[in-house]
Amino acid sequence: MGDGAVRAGGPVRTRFAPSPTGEVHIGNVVAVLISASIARKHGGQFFIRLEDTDRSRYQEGAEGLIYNALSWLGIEWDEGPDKGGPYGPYRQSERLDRYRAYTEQLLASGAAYRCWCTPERLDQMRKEQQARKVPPRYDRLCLGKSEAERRALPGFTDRYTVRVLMPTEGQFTFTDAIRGDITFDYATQQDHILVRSDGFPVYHLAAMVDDHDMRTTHIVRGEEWISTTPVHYQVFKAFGWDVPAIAHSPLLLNTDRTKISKRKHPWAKVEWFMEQGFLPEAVVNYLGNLVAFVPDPENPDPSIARELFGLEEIAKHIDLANIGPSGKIIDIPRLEWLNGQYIRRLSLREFSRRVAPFMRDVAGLDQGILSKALPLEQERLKRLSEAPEVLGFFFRDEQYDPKILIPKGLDGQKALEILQASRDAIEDLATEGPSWTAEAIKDALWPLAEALGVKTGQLFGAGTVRAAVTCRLVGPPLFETMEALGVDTVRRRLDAAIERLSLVESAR
RNA sequence: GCCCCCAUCGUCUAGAGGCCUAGGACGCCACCCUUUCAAGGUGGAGAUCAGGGGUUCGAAUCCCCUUGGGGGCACCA
Repeated sequence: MGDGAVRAGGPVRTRFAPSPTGEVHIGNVVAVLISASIARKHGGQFFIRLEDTDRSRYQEGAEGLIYNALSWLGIEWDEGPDKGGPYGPYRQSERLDRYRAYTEQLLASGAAYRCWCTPERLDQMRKEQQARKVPPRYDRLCLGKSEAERRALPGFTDRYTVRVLMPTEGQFTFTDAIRGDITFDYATQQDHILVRSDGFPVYHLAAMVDDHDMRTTHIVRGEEWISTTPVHYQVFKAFGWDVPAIAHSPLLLNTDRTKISKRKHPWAKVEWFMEQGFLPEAVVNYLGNLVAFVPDPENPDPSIARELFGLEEIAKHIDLANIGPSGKIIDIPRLEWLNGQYIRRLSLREFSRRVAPFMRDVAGLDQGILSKALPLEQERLKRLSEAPEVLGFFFRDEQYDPKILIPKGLDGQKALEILQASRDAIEDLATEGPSWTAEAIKDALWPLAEALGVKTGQLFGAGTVRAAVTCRLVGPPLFETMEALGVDTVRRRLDAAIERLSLVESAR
């Protein structure tokens, strides 16, 4: 219910029809999520079709990026160029003969006509219309003329295009499955080009023909398509076909409410989210929040939302009529929060597997240390990409200002005293034998607080031992960290700290 | 300029005429827990439902206008 008019009989069929021009825009993922979820909700099919009729924009490898993005997100497709299906081929470049036949049909019925105008003439016409502040539209110079008749007039080329004949009067209304009725005056519409002069169809023809042939029941696409919907309906009408339900999904916006563009904004690409160490679960959950409301099953109050959910819940609760049509500002802090939630829920094994790609270039990486360090950092990460920076000190000594060795409320001399006492305790522990465990380290260091008359916070918090051992002020729990680092590194770093701090102190 | 879409806390969202002195989440603030940082727990600030008119006994919810934001105006999708 609420998902628009579904054609009688036949399964619900939705699709993702991207143009293979590069990376996948995150805004497309919203439409994909809606499409795939609607199909799943109704037990139908979701398929991929490549809109590759513009050879000049085609990019090698883009097809793989599309499959990769969907796979990463965990969205499965039933049919596509890669796996075939009953309505293939699923690449428009392989369907050219069909478009040709359909074009002939349109030409024969008079629903479309040839246009021999040069691009220059069209360009000039547009400029004049803009200057006169009237809606730019084709003046129909070629309508009803034979090639010979048209040739006699200026701005002629024999490489013709094909235009759809639009009504010129009255209004056009269609029901958007998300937004409701949308109305246009035909007077503001123009005869769009359906077939380019190189014989290739444009989206307006190819996509509609394919959606009919492939039995698409719901066309879900971005808001930027609203204004060309009258053309698309006209194409369906010209063939006498039923029109699928059409839904225009909300746009994703930057913080300043402008449209996210692949050129200017790195986060426009799905690939950016991968590189930044966002889990696909978090991305799906975040975007899912924009297209479906999932109530908390634990809570009797239906207005309380469930925060963590996946594809299954989205499919269960999605309803086109209830999708908010307004543009959505992308809220990275919320995504990060979700990401943290999912990172913490990963098994250690899975967590290790997922951070591994981010750790590749870490200098001095040691698998033994890493396996001990990872569990300490898992609950602290918002993005997997933070791992190399946050774990860096485990694998190499880092430069730091000796001032960080002095904790709040104490002076350099006291800090030196603490470090020396800790160093001695560590030495004792090391000579005792094979007891280098967090527990043993704690037992050895803990009594020092009382003995030295300082708080445990001053001893193990920001400063002294922590700073010496990790070269930083913040990090995971100290004793576990020391265990992971190993006794040699701890000794070496304590020695270095003592030496440096003494130098500073004696210089005063 | 023309056409179209949109409008509830900073952000996402619940709300389909009375249950709303508007609920939740992120973020923010405070406190608790605590060896730092997180995580977790508790509490708080934060929205005269963009503004103005209607309709109605009653409007965040319906209608109109204004304002603001966005999208489109290609032989790209």
